[in-house]
Amino acid sequence: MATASENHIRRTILDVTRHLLVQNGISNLSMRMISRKVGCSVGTIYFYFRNKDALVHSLIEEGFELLISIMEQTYQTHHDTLERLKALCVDYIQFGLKNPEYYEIMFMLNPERMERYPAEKYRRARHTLELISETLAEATREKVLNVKEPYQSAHLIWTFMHGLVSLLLARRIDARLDQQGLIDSAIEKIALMFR
Amino acid sequence: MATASENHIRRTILDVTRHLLVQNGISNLSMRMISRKVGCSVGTIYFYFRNKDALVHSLIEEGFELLISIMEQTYQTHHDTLERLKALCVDYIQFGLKNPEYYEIMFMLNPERMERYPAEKYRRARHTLELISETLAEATREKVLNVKEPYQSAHLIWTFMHGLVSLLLARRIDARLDQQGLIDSAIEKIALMFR
Amino acid sequence: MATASENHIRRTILDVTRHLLVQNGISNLSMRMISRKVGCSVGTIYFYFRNKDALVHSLIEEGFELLISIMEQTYQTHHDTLERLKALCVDYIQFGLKNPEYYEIMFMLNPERMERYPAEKYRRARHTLELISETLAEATREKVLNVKEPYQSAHLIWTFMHGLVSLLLARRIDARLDQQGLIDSAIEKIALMFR
Amino acid sequence: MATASENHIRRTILDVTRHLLVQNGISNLSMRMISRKVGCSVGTIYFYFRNKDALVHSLIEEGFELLISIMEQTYQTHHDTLERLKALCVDYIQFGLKNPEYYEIMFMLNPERMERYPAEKYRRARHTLELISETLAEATREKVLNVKEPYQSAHLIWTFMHGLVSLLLARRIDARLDQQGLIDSAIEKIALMFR
DNA sequence: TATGAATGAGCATTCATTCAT
DNA sequence: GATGAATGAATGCTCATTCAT
Repeated sequence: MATASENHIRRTILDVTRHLLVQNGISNLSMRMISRKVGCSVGTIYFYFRNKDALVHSLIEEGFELLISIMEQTYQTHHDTLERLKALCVDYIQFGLKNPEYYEIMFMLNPERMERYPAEKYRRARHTLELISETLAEATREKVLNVKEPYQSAHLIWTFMHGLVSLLLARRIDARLDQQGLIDSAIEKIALMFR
Repeated sequence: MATASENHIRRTILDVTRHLLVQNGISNLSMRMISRKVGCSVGTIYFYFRNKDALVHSLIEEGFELLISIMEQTYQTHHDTLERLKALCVDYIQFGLKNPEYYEIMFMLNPERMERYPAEKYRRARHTLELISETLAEATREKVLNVKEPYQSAHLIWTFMHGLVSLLLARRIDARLDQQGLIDSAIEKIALMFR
Repeated sequence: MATASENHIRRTILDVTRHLLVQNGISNLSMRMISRKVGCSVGTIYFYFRNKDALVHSLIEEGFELLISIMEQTYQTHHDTLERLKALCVDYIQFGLKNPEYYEIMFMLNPERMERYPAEKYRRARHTLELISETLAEATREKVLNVKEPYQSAHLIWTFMHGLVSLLLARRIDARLDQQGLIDSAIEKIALMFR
Repeated sequence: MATASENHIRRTILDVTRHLLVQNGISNLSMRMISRKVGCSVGTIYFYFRNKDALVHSLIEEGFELLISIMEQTYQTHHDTLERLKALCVDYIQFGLKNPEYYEIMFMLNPERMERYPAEKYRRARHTLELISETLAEATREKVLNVKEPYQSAHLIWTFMHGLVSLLLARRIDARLDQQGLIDSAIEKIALMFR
C-alpha cells in the first residue's frame, strides 16, 4: 500500500537521523549522510520533510511525545505525592541518559540559533514542568512539602536535572565519581530542598 | 608602544571571535566571518593562531583564567564559610550569564565530539569544583553544614548551577518567571540541600 | 538518448581535464579550473567523481585501456616477430607523443609521492612489458634474436622508449635534431641491441 | 664577517631546499616550509633569492655544475674511448641515482611549465651530450665504433639513460628485477648499439 | 513517489609574495 | 641583513537546497 511504504521510508529517515545524531551531534548532521545511510536520494528526504530543520523538528516532537507519555503515565500511577515527585525526576533523568539523541535536540539546543525557529516546538517542555509543578502543589496541600511557588520550584528542579543530564551526556563529570550514586544523591537532594 | 600594537590585532581577533560565538554559536563560527568582521585577511588570523582550534583554545583558556581568578578571589576574601559558598555560586552563575561566549565553549561543548579539543583544557573546570568542595568540607568541620562527600556534593551544586545557567542562556526558561528571583532561590536551595 | 546525455558532462569533465593536464601539468590541475572550463559548478564534478584523485584515476585507467588495446591489436596482427617488436615500439612511442596528457599521468608520476594513487593502477603498465617480453622470447625461439632474459630486456626497451618520449614531451631534445629521424634511429637501435 | 654569514644562510637555504625536494618533490616545495626548517623568516629567503623559481634555478645550476665536473673529469682521465664512453654513462646514471633532488629539477621538469623559464639553465644539459658525442666521434675515428651521427647518437644514449634513471627514481621498475643488473645491461647494450 | 543532476555559497587551510621597519 | 606582519588569491571539498523528469 502506498501509505504504508510512504510511512516506512519516512520512519527510516527519522530513525537513521536519530542514530546519526547520537554519533555525530547535530552540528555534524548532513542530509547527504542521512540519504546515504537510508539508501535513498537526498530528494526523497525533501519529499517527506520540507527541509533539514523540519526533519529535526519532527524528531523533537517525537522526543517530547515520548518523554511526556512516560511522565504522564508515572503521574497517573503514583498516588504518594513524594514518591510521584521522585519517580517523575527519575523518568526525566533516565529519559535523557537513554535517549541522548532526543535529549540533545530537545534541551541542549539554543532554539534561537536554529534558523527556522518554531517556538511552540520547544515550549512543549513546559508540560513536563507542569506535571512536576502540580505534584509540588499537591504535596504542599498535603503538607508533605512546603512549596510556595510551585511553578518556579519546578523550574529549579528542572534546571538541576538538566545540568546533571547534560553534563553526564557530555562526559564532563569526573569519571572517578559513581554515576548512579550521583544521580541518587541528586534525587534525594531535590526532595530535601522543599522540606 | 610596540608590544601593544603588536598584540592589537590578536586581541581584536579574540574579541571578535567571542562576539560571533555569542551570536552564532561555535558550530557557525567561521574563519572567513571572523576575518571579515576584524577587517583583515584570513591569512592574518593564521599568522596569530595555528588554526581554528587553536583560536578557540585560546578563548577557552582565557575563560577559565577569568572564572578561576574571580572564584579564587572570593574564596580568599570570604571567611564565613556559608557566605563563601553562596558567593562562589553567585560568582559562577554571574560569570556564565555575563560571559555567554566563554561559558559556551567552556562548559557547553562535548569534548568527545571535537576530537581535536584537548581534554586537559576542560579539566581546569575541576579547580572551581575544588574551591566549592573545600568550602563544603570546611563548613562541615565547623558543623555549619553536614556534607559527607564534599567532592560529589560539589558536583551536585555544579550541575544545578550549570543547568540554570545553560537554560537561561538558551532562553529556555519561561519568560514570565523573574530571572533574578529564580537565581536567588537556586542559591538559597543549594545551602538548604546540605543542612 | 538518455544514457548519452547522462554521460555527456562526465565525458566533458574528463576531456577538459585531459586538456588542462597537457597545458599545465598535474601539479597545476585544479577542480575550480576544470569546472570553469567545463562551465559547471565544482559540485557537479564531485557528483561524477568522488574526489580529484578519482577523476585522475579514471583518466589513468582510460589511458592504459587505450595503450593496451593498441598494442594488443598490433601483437595479434603482426606475425613476423621482428616486425612485431618494432611495431609495438612504434605504438608505444606514438601513443606517448599523441597523448601527452595520458602519458604524463600514466608514466611520469612518482606514485610514492602521491600516496593516494593506488599502486595497482600503475601496475597495468606491466602488461605492455609482457607483450614486448613475449615477443622477445618468441624471436629468440625462432633464432631471429638472442635474448637471455626477456623480461629484463623488455624493461630495457621500455626505459629507452620512456626516456625518448618524456624528453620529447618536455621539449628537452635539441630542436635542431630531426625528431622523426631520432625516433626511427631509436627503433632501429632497439632491434640491434639484441642481435 | 658579513659576507661569510651571508653565504652561510644562503648555503643553508639551498641545502634545506634540496632535502625537501627529495622528500616531497618540487610540487610540494613551499617557501614557508623551507624557512621553518632553516629557522629563518620567509623574508630572509627573498633576500637571497628573487623568488621561488630563482631558488630552484640556483639548485639546477649547482646540479649541472656538479654533473658536468664529474663527467669532464672522467672525460679527461679515460684514454680508451670505449671505456670512456661507458664511464661517462656510469657517471650520468650514478649521478641521477645518488642525487635524486638535483636530477628531478634538472631533467624531470617541463621547463615550459615553470613560469619564469630561463631556457639557458636547462640548455646546459647539452654539454654532457657533447662529451658523449665527442667520445662517439673519436671512437668512430679510431674505428672502434661506427657512429654516423654522433650528436644524434649521443641523444639516443641520453634518452636511454634518462628513461632508466627516471623510472628507477620513481620506483616504477618491477621490484623483482635486480637493479644493478639492469643498469649493467643497459651500459652493455649502449656499446652494442654502435658496433 | 522518487531520483539524478546541478548549483552556489560556504568551509578551513596554504601559498608566494610584499614591505615597512 | 633580516624580520614580523599582512595580503589576496588559490586549494580541495562539503553543504542545504532545487527541480525537471
